Amino acid sequence: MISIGELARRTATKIPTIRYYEQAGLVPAADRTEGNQRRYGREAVQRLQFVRHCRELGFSLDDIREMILLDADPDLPCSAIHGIAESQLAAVRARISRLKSLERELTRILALPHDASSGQCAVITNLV
Amino acid sequence: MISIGELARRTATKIPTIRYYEQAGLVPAADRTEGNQRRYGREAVQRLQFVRHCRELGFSLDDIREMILLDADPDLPCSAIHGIAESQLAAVRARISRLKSLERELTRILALPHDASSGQCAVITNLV
DNA sequence: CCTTGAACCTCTAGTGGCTAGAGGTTCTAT
DNA sequence: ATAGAACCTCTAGCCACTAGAGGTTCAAGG
Repeated sequence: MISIGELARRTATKIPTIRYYEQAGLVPAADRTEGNQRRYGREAVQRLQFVRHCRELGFSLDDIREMILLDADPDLPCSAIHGIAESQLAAVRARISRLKSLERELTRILALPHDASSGQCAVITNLV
Repeated sequence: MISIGELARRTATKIPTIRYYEQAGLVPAADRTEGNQRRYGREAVQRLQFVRHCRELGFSLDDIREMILLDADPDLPCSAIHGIAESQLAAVRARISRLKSLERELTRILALPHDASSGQCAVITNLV
């Protein structure tokens, strides 16, 4: 049984974030000591790692909640989880292509020669 | 002189967003009719378009405020504006490369064969 | 000139995903 | 026994909007 501080260290998560996840139902409510402090077991570390990894991959808390629910039901469709992951992949790809066009435009604007005569910044005039 | 609704239409911006920008100092406070309704001129359309375009490019409201200030000062360094744009470009590139690695991982996980025997979803087990 | 109803006004509160701080309690090591 | 590190709850703040309540004003048609 470890404290919240230790759990935070092991999962590279800030303490308030852990409490927030508990309150949001992404992590089960921890056992408590007599003095009301949280104590965590092995499973808690795994679950939190799962949540963190999903977050890194860009899943929303809602997505993660849904995956946990689906996973908890052993009879239930892996295909549903697949679906979530697939739509996440699509979203990631969409974001990439959007960012790439931003990159192109910013690069173009920054490459423009500085027009000292007009006194106007090329970056500004090209952004309007 | 056009109404806020017309301005919203012309710039593809929601009305509350325009009021929010005004309150946030990104757009000058509009003239008012006797009945206290906002009326906008030609410049307002341009300014709002500039703000919207910057937002599309991912600049923060703070960045935009700063660019507007810098632009308003004619003696002042275009180089400062350049700097903002450059750091924005760097941020965009960082986001792209992060998203690409997410894309790779999601693709990998989704390509895994479905293990019907274990009853466990490959997506879940690979996310832990 | 009067009425209708679309468009406007302000103000408050909610979104997501945390993060920070105040003010107080408990644990642990000496 | 005591110091101080770590914990507790609760509230409020961050960004960039968005939604809704409840009330006012505008513009067009009769």
